[in-house]
Amino acid sequence: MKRKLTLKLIAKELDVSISTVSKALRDSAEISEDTRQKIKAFAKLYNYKPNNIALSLKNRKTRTIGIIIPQIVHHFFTTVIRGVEQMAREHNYNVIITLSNNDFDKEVLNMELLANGSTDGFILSLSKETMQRDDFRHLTEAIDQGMPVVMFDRIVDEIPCDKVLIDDREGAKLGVNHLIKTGCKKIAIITTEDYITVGKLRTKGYMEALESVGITVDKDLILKLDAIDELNDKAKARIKHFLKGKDIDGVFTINEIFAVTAAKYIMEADKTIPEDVSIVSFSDGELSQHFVPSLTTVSQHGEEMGRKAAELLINKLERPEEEVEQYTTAYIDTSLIERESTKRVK
Amino acid sequence: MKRKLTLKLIAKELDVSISTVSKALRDSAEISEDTRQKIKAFAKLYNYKPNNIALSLKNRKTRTIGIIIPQIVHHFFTTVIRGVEQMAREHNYNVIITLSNNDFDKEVLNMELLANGSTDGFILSLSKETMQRDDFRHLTEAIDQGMPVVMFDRIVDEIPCDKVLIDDREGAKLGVNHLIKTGCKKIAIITTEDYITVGKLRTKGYMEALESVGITVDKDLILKLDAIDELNDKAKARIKHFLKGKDIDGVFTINEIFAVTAAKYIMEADKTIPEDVSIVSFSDGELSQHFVPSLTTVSQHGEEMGRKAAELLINKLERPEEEVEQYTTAYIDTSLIERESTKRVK
DNA sequence: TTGTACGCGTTATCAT
DNA sequence: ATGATAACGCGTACAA
Repeated sequence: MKRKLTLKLIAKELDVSISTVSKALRDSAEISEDTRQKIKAFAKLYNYKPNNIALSLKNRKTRTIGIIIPQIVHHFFTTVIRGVEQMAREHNYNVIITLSNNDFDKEVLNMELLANGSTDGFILSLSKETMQRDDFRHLTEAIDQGMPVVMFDRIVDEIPCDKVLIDDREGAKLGVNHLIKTGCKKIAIITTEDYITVGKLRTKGYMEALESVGITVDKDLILKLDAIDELNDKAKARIKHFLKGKDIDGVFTINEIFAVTAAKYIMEADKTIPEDVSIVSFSDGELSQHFVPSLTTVSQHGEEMGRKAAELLINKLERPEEEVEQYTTAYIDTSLIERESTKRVK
Repeated sequence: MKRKLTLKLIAKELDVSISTVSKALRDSAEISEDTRQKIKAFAKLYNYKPNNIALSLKNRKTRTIGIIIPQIVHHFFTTVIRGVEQMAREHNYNVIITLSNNDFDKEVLNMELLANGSTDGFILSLSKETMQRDDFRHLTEAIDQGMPVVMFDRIVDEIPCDKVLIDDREGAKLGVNHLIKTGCKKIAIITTEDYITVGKLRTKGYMEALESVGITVDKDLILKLDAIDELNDKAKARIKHFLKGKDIDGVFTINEIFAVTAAKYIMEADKTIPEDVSIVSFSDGELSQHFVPSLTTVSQHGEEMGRKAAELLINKLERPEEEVEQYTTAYIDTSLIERESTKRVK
């Protein structure tokens, strides 16, 4: 492997001092037009690029934002990343991403990687396992060390940091209200166990929406799965069993995977969507768009979340050190995207 | 923002020298049991972690692998990442990801970010725009500077570096042969323009499979789109138009999106899958799995590709400097995953 | 106009 | 057993 070009090498080659080279390349007026041209030509020819590592060490800044997310397949996370990258670029920051694969140890490892010099701060959504274990030491440690952290989507209230959320309860209401408005009377929900915050809040929204129009919540119409992002066979079986022979005309699910799986079993039972059963899903993504029939969703506006998260982080990074700590929680609106799965008014 | 704990700070606090602290923390026998304990206790209490940036600068190694990919939504890329991460972890490397969003400028930017110190080498799949522009200076520059590079999936032959590929031609044959075997006689293909290597090769495999059983290739059954990863309205319209009233009994597509879109229009035309038309798609992902009917796919074994790519890269990184340059191209097998869209033998 | 010295955080080598 | 020093690559205040 060849060695990368450094100021030192250029200096030796052109028989000047290192600082002369440095100044010349930064167009310092101190250096004579002559040598400056000479040095710049040489640097260009051999494609000199300053070493970021050295710069980071010197400046004690990396101008890099880290993102830690559980799973990247999700269209939602992709849009969040895009939002972060937009805002980062506007402020001259770089972005790097690591995945936790919903694995606690991996999340801790990644945080340490990013916290020990590679980034100035990070934006993260907790892994499923982390929320399950209720162990947030890696987070508090990072924060104690002065790493600015912004949490989004899957957050935990107790951690003192900026947060970007959607109003899950309102979003769920939006979705369930739409089912009600299109004539559904017996609406089931497929959600997660309560330790997943988003599941808990969306379940709450579902119940409130029903109650607000005088429908009493029927526990038999609530399925709480111990899964998110991915469905194992057991979870699939539970969905199938849950739907079997149930007298329902609407299903609300807290994510796409639950929705398409439910849709599949509903169609297998020779019911049609939306004529017999309407479906609304939280989280807008590729599955919902391309499914036949396409699914009505509550969209989370990931790009905006990403932009907001990056904005909060950059604010923290660039404010003067002495300023008092204070944390903000920003809410991003949800909106309903109507598609075929709710087209029929019953 | 608080300052991170450094050796210097510990040294000052405990009134010893920096090097004593460093040695104590690394369990050097030189340091007396007494002071060693004292220092370690202090470090642990205040959660000292060495600064990676400083280590990288000193060692001129980051032990970090960079991944640059066009789009992360793809299930395929996620599996590749997983493979890379597995292998990296086994060899004590970290992994950092950046996205090009199929944008040339972004790809260049990301390469520069990763090439200037943050990583020891990288693994990349080219963006659509890069292949279109046929401009690979950013790649050759990085390689010239001694950055080991491994390309996978969307590669370009001329660049001197390790490559990991699937045999696209063979994969396409696998898929098309399966259609033939299940009785299809009039098989269409939806593919990309030839500047996308994978599209070109898969088209070739399609043609060879047909010819090998004596079916003459009908140009009217070939649709070449100027899109990949994402479908704009124009591309959708072209698919719709292409399928309209065509007398076909099988469709092969080079990715999932094309497949589900085609499936949708086929069903809209009141044909059933697989009874009237069978479908096989390249690239196994969530869409194929969850679509109704689920789609038979040619799976790319992304995880294995990722593992192989990481292995090649790490080999390069750890071999002695003097060794002669030589590049390998590894091929990863494809395999057929049968699902409902080809269940019926015609 | 150019060069020297220092510091960012770390470790390895060489004193003491 | 402990400490001083140099080096990784860079930029800048200061000296010449």
